Amino acid sequence: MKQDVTEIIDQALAVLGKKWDVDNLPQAEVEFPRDEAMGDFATTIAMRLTKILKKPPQKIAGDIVDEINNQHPDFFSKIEIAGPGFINFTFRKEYFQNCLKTILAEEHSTLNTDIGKGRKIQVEFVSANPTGPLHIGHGRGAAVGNALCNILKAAGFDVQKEFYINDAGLQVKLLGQSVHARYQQLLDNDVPFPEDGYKGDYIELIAKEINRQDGSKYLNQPFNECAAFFTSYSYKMMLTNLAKDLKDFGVIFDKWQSEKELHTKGKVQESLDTLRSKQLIYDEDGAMWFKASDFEDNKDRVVKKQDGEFTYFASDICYHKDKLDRGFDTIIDIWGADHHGYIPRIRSVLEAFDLPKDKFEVILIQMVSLLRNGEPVQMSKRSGAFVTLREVIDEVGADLTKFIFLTRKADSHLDFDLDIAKEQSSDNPVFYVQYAFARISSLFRQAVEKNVSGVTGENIQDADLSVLDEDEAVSVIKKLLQYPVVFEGAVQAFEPHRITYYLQELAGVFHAYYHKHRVVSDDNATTLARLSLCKGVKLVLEEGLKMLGVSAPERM
RNA sequence: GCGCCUGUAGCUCAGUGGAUUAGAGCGCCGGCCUCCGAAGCCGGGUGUCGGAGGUUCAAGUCCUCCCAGGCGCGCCA
Repeated sequence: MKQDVTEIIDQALAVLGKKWDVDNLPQAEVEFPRDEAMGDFATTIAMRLTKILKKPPQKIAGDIVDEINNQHPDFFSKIEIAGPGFINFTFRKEYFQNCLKTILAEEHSTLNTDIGKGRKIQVEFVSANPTGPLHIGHGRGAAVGNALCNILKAAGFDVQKEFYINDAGLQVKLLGQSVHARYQQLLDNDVPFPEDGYKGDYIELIAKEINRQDGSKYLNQPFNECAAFFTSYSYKMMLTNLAKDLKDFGVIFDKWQSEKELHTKGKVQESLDTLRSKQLIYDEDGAMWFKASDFEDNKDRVVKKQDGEFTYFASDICYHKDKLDRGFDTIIDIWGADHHGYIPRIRSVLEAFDLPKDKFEVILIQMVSLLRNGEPVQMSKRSGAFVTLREVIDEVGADLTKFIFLTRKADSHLDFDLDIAKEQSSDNPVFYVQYAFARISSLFRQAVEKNVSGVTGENIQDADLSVLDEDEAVSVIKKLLQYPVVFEGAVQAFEPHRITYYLQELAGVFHAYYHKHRVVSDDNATTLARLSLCKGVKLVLEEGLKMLGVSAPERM
């Protein structure tokens, strides 16, 4: 639909451009008018041309309209010039009926635009430390990342979903030490618990599991003698649980990249050597530094500490270089907003390697404040007092949780009140959308049950769509035709939440149509036409929900 | 102190490269099931778009300053 208008305007401009003796006319932008009464599409091209042509916009608009009417008489039912120089287009009803026919014939293929053209794109998200269960903030990252990958894939990108495992460094060691202490305590060896150790119940569960498997094998062994075992056993068990939680949330990664592996394969050292050869690494105060301040960062950063250990940043230097070396056209990192200060650091790294930093994108996910009855729930992994993603899913459901996360843009704060989510659960936007889908499924079951001629399963034969000329029907078709436009915008802006809003609107116009017009009736021709409309709605609802990673139930 | 994000209806939030009269859901009030699913529909909105300047024919949208909230500013990750 959008394409049709754009092409027609461009054709008119091509002719007028010669008449006006101007080349390089700007591309005509089309948009949906705010008010449906103004028309189906509008363009501001006439106003944009006033500076170039030095003529009043209404005059230019008049020329454009005349040319369009000349080239395509009777294509539109109405073209109006309004306000300061808008051109408002209104299609004929037959146009919409034909568009619906196309959607039904081509199904999902007509909904997505090939924007990616096979380009490789990688999205790294969640990447939670394997030192504790996933919390609600990880859930938000998972929902957004997953939906983003879904739309990118649908838009023709070759997408890889990656989870970066922080299995090196102090935090996992601390995890191992915490488990070690609990293990000793379990066997009545009362060793002190590490000061900043992880205190959650899961620590004890891991300790018990080790005890179950190996008995008292490590009793009275100091941590530094069995650190490797406790650390590696603990984070691996955490990772297994993490992957399971994510899977139950509907998120499956293509690749799990180990930080530790970057070290053992010597890649970290290699990256630092390269930087040193460029004189971007220096030693000072017994530590090793990267000259980040030569680039976008405001100060230099330590890559190797005085104690000889690499920092997290050292592996991140290597990791981001490695990602681009793997041949991705774009790499997207999804981070918690509290890591935003890290962006200039990574951009500096890419610059230091002469890598194109515009291939690196960061999507920041703002904090989620978990509330219960309006009261904030404290979230601290180390104290062990937090609500896990698993608990939230069990309490309010995965579909609902994902949908809520996807109803606002990533970069805005979000209050997630468990009680409100549950209270509203019968009156919730996600059910509103799913209900429309289930309702249509029910209509088809109805039609089959009543042996409506021309309907088998959900296939409809030879429907004459000209009866779909009610205002509500036209509104529904128009809304269907907006999907590709919304989709394209969501892909280009990396904003899956736009789909969420769209689906609510689509469900809304459908419910309104349903109440006004009886679908399955004694009039066979009308039944077939209306079922066709429903089928179109169902296809788009299904597609949109799939993008969000939310289920589309046939019955509720 | 410096940096990033946010500030739109009572509440939670949309608002796509500036543009025709600023929207939705919830809540609240009133209607609608002898009829395909009432998890639904219909009707009811007087908003300093945080504030002040600026750019523009045109600003919720762009620029500057200020105010409020959140988050960063580690040889933690």
